[in-house]
Amino acid sequence: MPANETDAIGLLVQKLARLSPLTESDRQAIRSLPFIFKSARSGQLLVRDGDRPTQCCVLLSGYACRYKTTSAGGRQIVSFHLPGDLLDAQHLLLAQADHNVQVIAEATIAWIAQDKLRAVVRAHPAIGEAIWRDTLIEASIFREWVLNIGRRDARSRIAHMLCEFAMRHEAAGLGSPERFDLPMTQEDVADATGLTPIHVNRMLQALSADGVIARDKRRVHIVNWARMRQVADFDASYLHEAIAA
Amino acid sequence: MPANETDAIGLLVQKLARLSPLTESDRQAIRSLPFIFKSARSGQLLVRDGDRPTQCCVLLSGYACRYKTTSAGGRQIVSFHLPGDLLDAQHLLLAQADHNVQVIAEATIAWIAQDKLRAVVRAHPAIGEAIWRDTLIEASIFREWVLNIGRRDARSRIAHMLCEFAMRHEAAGLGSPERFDLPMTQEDVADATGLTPIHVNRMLQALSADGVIARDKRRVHIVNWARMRQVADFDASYLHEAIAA
DNA sequence: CGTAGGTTTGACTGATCTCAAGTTTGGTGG
DNA sequence: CCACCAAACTTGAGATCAGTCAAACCTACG
Repeated sequence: MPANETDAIGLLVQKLARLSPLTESDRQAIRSLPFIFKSARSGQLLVRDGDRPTQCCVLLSGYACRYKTTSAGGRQIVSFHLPGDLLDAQHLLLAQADHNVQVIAEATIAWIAQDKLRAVVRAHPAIGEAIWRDTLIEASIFREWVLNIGRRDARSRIAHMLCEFAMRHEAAGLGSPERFDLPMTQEDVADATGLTPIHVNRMLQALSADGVIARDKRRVHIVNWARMRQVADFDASYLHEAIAA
Repeated sequence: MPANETDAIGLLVQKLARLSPLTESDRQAIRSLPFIFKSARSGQLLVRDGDRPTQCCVLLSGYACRYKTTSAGGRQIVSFHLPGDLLDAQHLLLAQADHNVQVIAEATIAWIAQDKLRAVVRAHPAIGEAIWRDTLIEASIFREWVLNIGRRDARSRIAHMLCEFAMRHEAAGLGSPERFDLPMTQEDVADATGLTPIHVNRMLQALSADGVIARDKRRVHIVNWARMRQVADFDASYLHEAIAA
């Protein structure tokens, strides 16, 4: 977790500033929003399918995911979230939640009333543009996931998910993309890739056996990036981070 | 195709007005944009993966889809589009296209320079809000597709796709959701559901055999909506049309 | 220590894919 | 109006990737 709450909001300001140039006045407007900080346990639901949220939440530390379920009980994770991510910007404009947002590793959340955030967006169009762009990049990631689940085999799917996590891990300032701890269980990976946990386990072993990755507990080391990109059929342009440079 | 170009733009105004209340001044601003109208053949690409579009296109009649491909050549359709749909609002804020947009049935397209549209959005925030909301609903549909492809079996997947098409068909004012002509081939359905065309064919036959739908060429009649919803595990709330009422 | 959640292994099953023909449809030109 | 052609659709048989079921093994934590 960031050293303190001021640093934590700095993370959000940084992220938005990478999405759209923000003036000092824009930045100050975000910093002076009356955020409320709360910690959340793994498993806690931040948004529930069908809810009509009145607060908007930002992930400051830890990890979260969005998921939907079939009526038969199948669970599909549709995205993972890292520190700095806006967790439900969409509810500024859509009344009802169509999915759940859940913490998957001990997290710190900043909550802000939608009204307050909307007022700031109205007064500072550059902030609105940054948030809009963020939601568009999320949509791009969803499209890539549709491709990933629809048209790649199990091994590639998992490799692709790991590549995405690695790149976003780095972009979030959490360290090198080559080594990271996965915050989610293999069952979560299965729910994100449309597979069963058993098959995820076997494919992770296969990736290790091929010398593409090395694992120790949930720590992943991408041993051979070139092979990994190839196996995963990974091209980062869908993350639209050129803007972020 | 709409009777004339004024009617056609009326379609867009109507759609945006359903997404966000528009004043007469807002509506007039859209109507007076210098659209250029073109017809397009089935197969024509409107946006190419990697492009940096400078024009924004609106589908006035006919049908289109978005798709991505794997490096191995696999094709995954990530969405279908009906008359009235904005086809690349996202490029108002993202420089580079991450997917292709293709016409799938004889279409009419209205083109407008991004700069002109951006200027109108800046002067009329309600229009920007409508477009933003539209992009958020698209994102919601992508999430549902991830669930559909990741966690439903072939029969449900196809049924779900048909339900979505039926509902959007009605919402676009093209007639009853119970009977419609599919504009796409079974191969397109396969590319949208992550299946092979052969299996799509068999599942369509199975749905017919079960008396859930009836088919004649590409015309689909949903004989039993209750069963269809059940088979498809379909709940329309992800389309966020409550707003549209 | 004991326990629950997570991971790993093995044997078997089955949904979906692949390959390889046919058949029907819709459009085109004579 | 008919003949032809390409594209789309349909059918069948065999192969395979991933799922299911069942059990054992970790390992973190109380």
